Amino acid sequence: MKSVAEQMALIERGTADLISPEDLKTKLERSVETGTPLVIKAGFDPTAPDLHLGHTVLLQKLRHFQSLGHEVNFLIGDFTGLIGDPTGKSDTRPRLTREDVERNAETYKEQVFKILDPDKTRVLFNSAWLGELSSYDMIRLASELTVARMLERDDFKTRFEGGRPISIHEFLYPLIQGYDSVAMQADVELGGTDQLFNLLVGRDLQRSHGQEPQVVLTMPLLEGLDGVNKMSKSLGNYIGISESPDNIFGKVMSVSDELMFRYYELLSDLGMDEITALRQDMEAGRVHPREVKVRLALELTGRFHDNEAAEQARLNFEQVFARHELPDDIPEYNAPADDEPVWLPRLLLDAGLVRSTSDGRRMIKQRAVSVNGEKVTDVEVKVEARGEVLLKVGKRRFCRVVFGDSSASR
RNA sequence: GGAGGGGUUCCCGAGCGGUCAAAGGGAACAGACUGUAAAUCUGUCGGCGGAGCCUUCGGAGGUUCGAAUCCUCCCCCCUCCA
Repeated sequence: MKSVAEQMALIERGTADLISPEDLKTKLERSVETGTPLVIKAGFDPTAPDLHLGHTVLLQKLRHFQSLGHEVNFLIGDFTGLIGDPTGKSDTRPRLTREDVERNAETYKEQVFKILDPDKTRVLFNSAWLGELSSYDMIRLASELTVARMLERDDFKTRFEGGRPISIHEFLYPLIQGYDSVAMQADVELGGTDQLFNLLVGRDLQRSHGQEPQVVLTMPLLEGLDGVNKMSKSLGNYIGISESPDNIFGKVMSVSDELMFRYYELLSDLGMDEITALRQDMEAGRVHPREVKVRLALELTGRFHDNEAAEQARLNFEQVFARHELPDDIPEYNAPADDEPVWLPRLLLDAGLVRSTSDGRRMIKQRAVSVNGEKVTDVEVKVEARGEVLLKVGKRRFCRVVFGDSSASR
């Protein structure tokens, strides 16, 4: 087992809040002395099984704990999912059925174990103890926290002050989540920064139940590919962990240099000292930034696939973008052969490379279109509707149009 | 319940009877330069086989030769008073 100081350093890396470092130190010291691992808790909503890199920031931190020999508990909030966490949104989330929850849990495991060590991870469901609570228990639990305390939570406060509704049951959510910590006797709970309040409630409740309060650790929200907004699916600035190696690799490569180091810090397995060294080498001109980025892209692609796939993705990437050659797998589009040549903008539209013929026309005017490797500048160009034609729009949109038997596709 | 303000093309935001497919900014896309980085410069940014036509300015009607702009009703948001 590593020393307390070493453990602290790894745990603190990249965190947004850590409450409190002293408590953590105390717990770690005892853990080292007695050889007992700490109980680490992280709760997950059973609704969103499609993970992207942003979600993995937290998982990565859990993995740190695993590497230090602590006990990671992956808590699926199946009971709380029935209530719907009010966080951020003013609408309550849709309720899930038992079957939904179970199906989502499976998908979760599948994705999560790309990062966490399945042998060292306990998967729990909070319905196990919450389902046992009586009304009496609930009310007693509710007496442990005041309304004033609840209203400290940011979104409750703004809603309250803005005169917008807050349902009573929404107050129960932090309470119940906090009770999970009591039931699990958690030593540390992790969450996103938006979870800070809920996690702190856990401390309050543990205290009033005579337990030592858990250490609260929040991880920042990862910036998306644009480097500005948080990574989210709805903004389209994300890297999904189930995406193809080429996509993951390519998306990482498109990230800005500044953001690259942010990703290194929050996502890479490299030690902070190595990362700092990389940065210094880069700034001193000893290493090309591109190489530093390739290294990150390889690591992340390898994590969600494997090293060979990552290496192949790198080769593909260099082929297409560095040497401007054609990728190996170009999407094909089957079109009916015809004696009449096809108007190019129409063909681009049919092949799905542009949004409309007007768009296609624009692309041609902007010298973005090539047919069989030759730039086209004339909007009126027509293409023989026979054999195969290779279309390219911009740097990355390719399509091989295969003109086939007209009876086949009509 | 009373009094005001507002809803414009992906977003913000001008326009307040014709010259408006609608200023400006952002995003996005393309081109140049590169390292699919940043910054910068240039261009595009409703649809239709270009001139012309068609569909857009919360919704439905109406006035007018002509409406994003005026009128009526409706829906939704915000601010203040009670």
